[in-house]
Amino acid sequence: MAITSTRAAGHSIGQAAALSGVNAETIRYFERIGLIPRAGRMSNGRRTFGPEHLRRLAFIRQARELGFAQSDVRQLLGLADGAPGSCAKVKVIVDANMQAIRGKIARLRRLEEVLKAVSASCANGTRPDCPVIEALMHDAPAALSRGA
Amino acid sequence: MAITSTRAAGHSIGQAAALSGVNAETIRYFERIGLIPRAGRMSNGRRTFGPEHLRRLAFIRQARELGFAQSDVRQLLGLADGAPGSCAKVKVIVDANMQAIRGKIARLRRLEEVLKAVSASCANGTRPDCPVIEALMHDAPAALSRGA
DNA sequence: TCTTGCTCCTGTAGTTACTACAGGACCTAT
DNA sequence: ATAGGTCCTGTAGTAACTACAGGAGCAAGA
Repeated sequence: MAITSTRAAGHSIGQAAALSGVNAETIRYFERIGLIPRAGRMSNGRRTFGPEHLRRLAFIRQARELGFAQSDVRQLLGLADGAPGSCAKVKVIVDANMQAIRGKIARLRRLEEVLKAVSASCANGTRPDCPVIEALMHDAPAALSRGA
Repeated sequence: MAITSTRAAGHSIGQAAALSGVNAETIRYFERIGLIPRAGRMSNGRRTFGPEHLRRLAFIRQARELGFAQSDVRQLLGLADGAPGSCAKVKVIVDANMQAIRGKIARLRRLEEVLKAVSASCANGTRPDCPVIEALMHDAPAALSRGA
């Protein structure tokens, strides 16, 4: 849209990256896939980013760090942009992600137990036959059979 | 190597998939990238899998389920194949993965806390302005700043 | 003025670990 | 003969970026 002069009003992509914590190449990628609107260009073709862009980038980064999938982020942005009173939908997405995270935690805790046992069986690591390899070769770790 | 007759000695890829729990297409992929040795072929070109292949596939599946990266699996298989007395190296890999898993668990627990707070702030989800969106837009969740 | 170095541009390919499909061959049974 | 199932190879798609190639602009120092 707005094509500004070379003396920029907004931030360069490098500045936007530093300010938002999103890698510059990733910002271009987000623009390409439409996760953020197309940034303004200066007369030399370089992007300028205003505060609204920075807020959006920060939002995306936070959401991604919280483990939201890109599709979730897209939905949340859509809800944030348009649809008033869509807070309930937002809560659904957040709660679904919280459930997923709790599931992951439970699963990882089981994995930790298995690995701890396996590492302990290795003891000092001086035995000629490796019990770890043997264990992985033959057993289905009981802790994993449930709820893969 | 061994080209068998049509009446097979070993298992078909479908059977191998069922027995090992590894998808048939994934088995072909593993063969292609050299994670398993090239399976024998029957006179009609179809693969046959013997018990050694099945053990290897089971091993890979277990290790992947335990969160080992493919590169780790490859190393472990190498250690299992050759190098006697390499149990110590195996232990190193296992322990590194255990550390990684513990880190993931800690991180996910922090995420859970943030999401729980965020979801609670949403309460009944009937407010016109969504505090979740606002929170993600503006705040850097303190729990995440450390140890990303 | 030239040169060095930085940032930026577009477009494409690589990454991880698979999964899915296209298009064809073969096998088994009715 | 024909229908359905399994298998083959090879390629392309997935998520979510990251990295690179090849080029252009810009600012500052010698």
